[in-house]
Amino acid sequence: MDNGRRADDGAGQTAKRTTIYDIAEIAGTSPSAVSAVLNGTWKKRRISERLAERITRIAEEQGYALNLQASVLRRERSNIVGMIMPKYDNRYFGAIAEQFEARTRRRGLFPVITCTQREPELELEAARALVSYQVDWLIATGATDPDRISAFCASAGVPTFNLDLPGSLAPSVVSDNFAGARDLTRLIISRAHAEFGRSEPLYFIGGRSSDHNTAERLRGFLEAHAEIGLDVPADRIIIRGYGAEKAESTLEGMDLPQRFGIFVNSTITLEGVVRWMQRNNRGGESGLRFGCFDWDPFAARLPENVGMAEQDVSRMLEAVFELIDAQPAGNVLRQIPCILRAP
Amino acid sequence: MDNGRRADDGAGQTAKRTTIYDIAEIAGTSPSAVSAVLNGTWKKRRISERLAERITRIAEEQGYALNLQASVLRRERSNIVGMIMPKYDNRYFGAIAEQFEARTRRRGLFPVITCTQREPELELEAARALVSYQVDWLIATGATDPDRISAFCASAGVPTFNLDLPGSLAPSVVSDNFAGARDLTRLIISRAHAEFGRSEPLYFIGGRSSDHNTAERLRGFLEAHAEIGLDVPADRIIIRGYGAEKAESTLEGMDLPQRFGIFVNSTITLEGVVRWMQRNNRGGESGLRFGCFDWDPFAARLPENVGMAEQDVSRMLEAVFELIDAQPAGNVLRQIPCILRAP
DNA sequence: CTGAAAGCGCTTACAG
DNA sequence: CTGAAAGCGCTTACAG
Repeated sequence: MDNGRRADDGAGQTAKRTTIYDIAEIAGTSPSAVSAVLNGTWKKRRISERLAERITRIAEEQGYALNLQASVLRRERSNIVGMIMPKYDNRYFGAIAEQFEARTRRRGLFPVITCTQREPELELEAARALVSYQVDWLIATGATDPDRISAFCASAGVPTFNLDLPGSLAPSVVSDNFAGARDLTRLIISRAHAEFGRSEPLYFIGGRSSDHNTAERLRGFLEAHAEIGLDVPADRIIIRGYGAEKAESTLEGMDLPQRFGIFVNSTITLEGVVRWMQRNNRGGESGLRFGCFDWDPFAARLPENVGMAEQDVSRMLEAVFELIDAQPAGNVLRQIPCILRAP
Repeated sequence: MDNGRRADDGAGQTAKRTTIYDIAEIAGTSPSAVSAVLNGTWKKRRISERLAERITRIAEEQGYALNLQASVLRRERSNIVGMIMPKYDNRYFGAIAEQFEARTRRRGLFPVITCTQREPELELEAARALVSYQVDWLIATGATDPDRISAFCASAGVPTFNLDLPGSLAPSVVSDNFAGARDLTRLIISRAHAEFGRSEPLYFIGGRSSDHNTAERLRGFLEAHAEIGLDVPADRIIIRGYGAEKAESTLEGMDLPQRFGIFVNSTITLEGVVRWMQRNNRGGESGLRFGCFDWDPFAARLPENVGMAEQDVSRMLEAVFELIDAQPAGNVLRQIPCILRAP
């Protein structure tokens, strides 16, 4: 026999964690009764109020904490909702993480989030880890290869949902990227016109050509130009990833007019644009004007900013949980309108 | 007998998850052998390379995923590192979350983060949940009541570490808030002097009077004033929480000079300051100048910004993991210098 | 109103 | 080189 879980309690002693057996012994009852009282099924078992109270009190005194590993192992369901996301440190994904946690808790479920740096290999590894945690559902947010995740999870019996980027093997919730980008483009064009005195095609920077959102946003961007009879030269469309460094170095190598309007595809890309602008002194009164897909409270106040398309995180998450409840067959796609924010 | 874990695989069939027993049966060997091969202890057990390969192949074919709940239940250690944090959606905490995950993974451990909205009750509930997950260590980041968390975890034999805000019952890693604030204050004073043509005491806004970081930063703020013989009137020190709304409404109710310098204690508070500034048209050439404790790439580019004190997240996390390795007795306090960023 | 017992899926000391 | 067996801490159908 081995020792079971032991740990140093910081004072040098060895502490064994309290179990329902310990409590049962102290209370002079059975582990079954303790379990039922502690997990709230005791009314169904018609355990006396007196005993229930005594058990609860002892559990508190002993600093009892349920062993979830044991509990989940035994039960049919874990009540854990897993989420995979690319990054934490921008406002869009940060808000998703925070609201996902709050919403999950409100339903009495447990959130577990894991962040995968937009790397497909890490994504699958993370999915595997979450399946090992026995998550009951998995939400893949902004996944590079959502279908691979869905396929893997399906084979383990775990239903998946896509958020931010859609997939073809599971229900998806995404922003209405087309309309959001079209409206934002219209705004940038009109503001640039007002300031520069003429309507020129905008630049488009950021995103991945393989990714659905970038394609849709580009479509909206082109639509807004077509509406007013503007053609966009191919060299004004710069789609080489979301990263800030890439955006900065690309702009650095280009021959750009003194004044121009630019559609920036994500605040991550915007960081690079702003650095370039600052370094080359291309901002201010007589410099460029930008609009950005995604909202950030400080970027919104930059003098060169003419508008931002905020994704409606709250409604997006609401839609995801509706899908979890509805368990729709096949690959439903729900599109949520963006909120256009002009200064 | 009950059914064991079953789940709908999305196609309407019922799927039972593959276990080591299934694999053992297919491979014509024992569950022990499968377990040993799959968790890498098989060389020690001198299992034949041939069998190991066969088992690995079958596991892959069957889409086997380890049941971590069962594994952790049986083992002495979970290898899970838990982290509690107040919020995700600002750059400082976002960076902590992201780097914590990456570092934890690099060590072959599993990160679990949970976000508690700076509410003491949620913090303890979260600690309880993480203990239930059988975390081997718990890091309390920016906790309102770190000692309560440490005491609770100690009784369950889980060692804790404090990050960002210190506690008295566990080792702590915090920024050198005093020096960071003093240097930032010096910078704001000198920039305000250069622009306004005179040296006036700055305003200080944001934070909690009960919190160690706010106290230290205020001390640095006052020190920088004292150095040059400036007294700060009490009504220039506004410490009523970190929240943006509160900051905005407080400024709204004050009688403020046209031009002034302000020390903003966190980017969260800065959001409120910037909103107030914009709404009342108090920014720009002839308006206020601010410096902010905490860094944000867009806030750094606002024209009214004169500098930011960036907390060195990377070194802070490095220090936390050093403490985890060293297991120091008592309540060590490690202070990490900030990085002063001037535009 | 309550308890004994089986079993969730692993790991590992032990015996060959 | 390999397997049988015990046990981690729970939950729950079953039997009183």
